[in-house]
Amino acid sequence: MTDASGPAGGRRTTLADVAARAGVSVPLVSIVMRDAPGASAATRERVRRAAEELGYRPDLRARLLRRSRSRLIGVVFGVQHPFHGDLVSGLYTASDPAGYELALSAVTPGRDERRAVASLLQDRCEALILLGPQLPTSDLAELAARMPVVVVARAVRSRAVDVVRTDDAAGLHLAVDHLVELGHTRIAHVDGGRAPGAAERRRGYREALRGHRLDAEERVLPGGLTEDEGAAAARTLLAAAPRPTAVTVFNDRCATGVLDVLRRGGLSVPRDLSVVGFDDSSLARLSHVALTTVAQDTDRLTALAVARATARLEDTAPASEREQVVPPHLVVRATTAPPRG
Amino acid sequence: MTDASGPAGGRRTTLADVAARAGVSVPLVSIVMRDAPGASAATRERVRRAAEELGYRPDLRARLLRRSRSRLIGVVFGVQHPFHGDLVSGLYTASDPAGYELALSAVTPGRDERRAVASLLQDRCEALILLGPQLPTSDLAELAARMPVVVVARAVRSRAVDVVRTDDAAGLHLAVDHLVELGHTRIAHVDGGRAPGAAERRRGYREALRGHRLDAEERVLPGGLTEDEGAAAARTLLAAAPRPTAVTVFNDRCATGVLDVLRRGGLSVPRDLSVVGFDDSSLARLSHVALTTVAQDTDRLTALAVARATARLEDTAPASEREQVVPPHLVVRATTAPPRG
DNA sequence: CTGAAAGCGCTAACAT
DNA sequence: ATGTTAGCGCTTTCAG
Repeated sequence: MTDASGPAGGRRTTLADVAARAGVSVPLVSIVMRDAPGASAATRERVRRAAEELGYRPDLRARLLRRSRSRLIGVVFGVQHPFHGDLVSGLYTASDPAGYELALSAVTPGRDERRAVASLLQDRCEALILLGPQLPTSDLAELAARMPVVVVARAVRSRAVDVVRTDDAAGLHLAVDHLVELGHTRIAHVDGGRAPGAAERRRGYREALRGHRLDAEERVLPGGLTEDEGAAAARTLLAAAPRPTAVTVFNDRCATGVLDVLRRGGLSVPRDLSVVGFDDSSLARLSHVALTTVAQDTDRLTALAVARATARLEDTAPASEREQVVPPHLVVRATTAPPRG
Repeated sequence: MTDASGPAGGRRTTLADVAARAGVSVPLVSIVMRDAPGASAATRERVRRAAEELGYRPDLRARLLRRSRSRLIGVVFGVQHPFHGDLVSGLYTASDPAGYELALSAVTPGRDERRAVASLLQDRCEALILLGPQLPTSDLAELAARMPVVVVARAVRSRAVDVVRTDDAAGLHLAVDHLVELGHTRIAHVDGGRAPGAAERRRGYREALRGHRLDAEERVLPGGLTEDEGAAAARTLLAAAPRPTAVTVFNDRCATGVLDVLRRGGLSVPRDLSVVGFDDSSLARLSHVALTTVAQDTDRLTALAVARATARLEDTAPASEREQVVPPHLVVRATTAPPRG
């Protein structure tokens, strides 16, 4: 148990209190607390116990103020987006061994990216990792002039910022190749509109069809990021004649909407129509959904993002490529099968 | 445009730099930057321009170190949980006008609540808001001895911590009353197990049935928080004889799984079976899902949580009730209808 | 191995 | 209205 007999007057416990209790100087306590070299084993033990007894907690802010470096990486993420949740998890695990702390700043309906970034700047972050930012390229470039900026899951033209993203086009090649191998020829694509990655995925779909000499079958349906937009696309699909036998969809959420409407329309998936999603989100993994999908390698994306940020900060490595593209892989589940007949 | 001619050597711009440029003393600049009284309009203008030209940003950490108060509220949330996203949004909007900053700390598969809390303590948060924490009550009480702790969306026995939560039992009363009004008598409940709120909702379901003299029809099926668990419960439901004509479900995610399996099992919702969810999450609002559900008032929950935390910090108000319970309301959509026949 | 002194960037208390 | 002094809690010299 920790003991309440700390400093008087409800003040918080400081290094000085620990030093007094252990009968040593303040800097020595600092050394012990940081596991830095320069203290005898006996002293270490004594200081440790004193700190324990007082329930001492180091003050990160004071520590950072004194240190030249803050070892703090700011992360801007969308609180609504489930995929960002996966990325944040990965960022924590990647930053920890690298010796960096994360400062999270959320984008919400009432708090735009600019505010999210501004608060991180005040916190003295040394670098910024932005997840799927919508900020204009010019703003990103301006930021990047001030500090290392790594954009995850969005392509950016500017030379100034680092980018780590999935090879979206390759993802659609995987999906289309899989369907063609199963024997499909009439393969449609439900598009993501202006969403990050949508243009690449659309391009991948087109390229892949051409690669299989199926140019004539190209069919891109307007869609979006959400279930509702998928549902709308599925209605178009139901009405189409001849109907495609397979469809690749911008993401899993949208694919879920597609599945729902198809089945309610009386079609059997995958018997009548095969469906491939994108993201391998938790949605896709649900046993009763069992969606075949293109998986993004979130662990790798986040490891690279942190590695890039820290490399910039520590001036190691000649910064290889400005843009790092991570290959996705296909997860085959139960929504794809050979076409009927 | 900001000008790069700040301090030499890539150091960051400080108050001293601004003071030098404006030809005034450091504290005066501080006064101007904080909009504190004690500077002439002319000086203000001059200092403002100097700061602007140098691209000066105040250092929050230094500021907080110097101030006795940090005006920082720590928030622990689950990065996986969509509902927490809504709550975080609300917390930002509530804390801003109160003059408090938020420090976010995520719980992820690789980062438990203890670590999340520890990092916030180091950040010198003055109070903690925990969203649906799984931490044992004893830990919560120990924390609460140290600083104000507000638990949101979970009932806690300990007298030490403040609680703000939805009246879960009342929510199930609303759901059951609605179904009874439609004419249902065989109403089952898919349970949430040990999830926060599950016990209350189960109790509300039981009370409501008894209120309608339907004790004999009581039927609680094991479920959980996820679609998969709902799917499993639905399979039990399909096999039951006589089959209930309506079912209340622990939350919307779980209800989605229920819906999916019911429909694939050949039942029509709501013709053959009515379904009511809980949370009014974005899932429920999807046009093709259109789930009747019990909505939690997130704005009110978050406003109360912040109000409670700040009241504790500022010693205002005699802390009214330790537990504040917010009434939910029913959102009727397309998954409920009178029973057949 | 240990202690004394200085200072990170800022703000509060006192002077003027 | 403005400047001077001191110190938040910590780490980094530099002496001993």
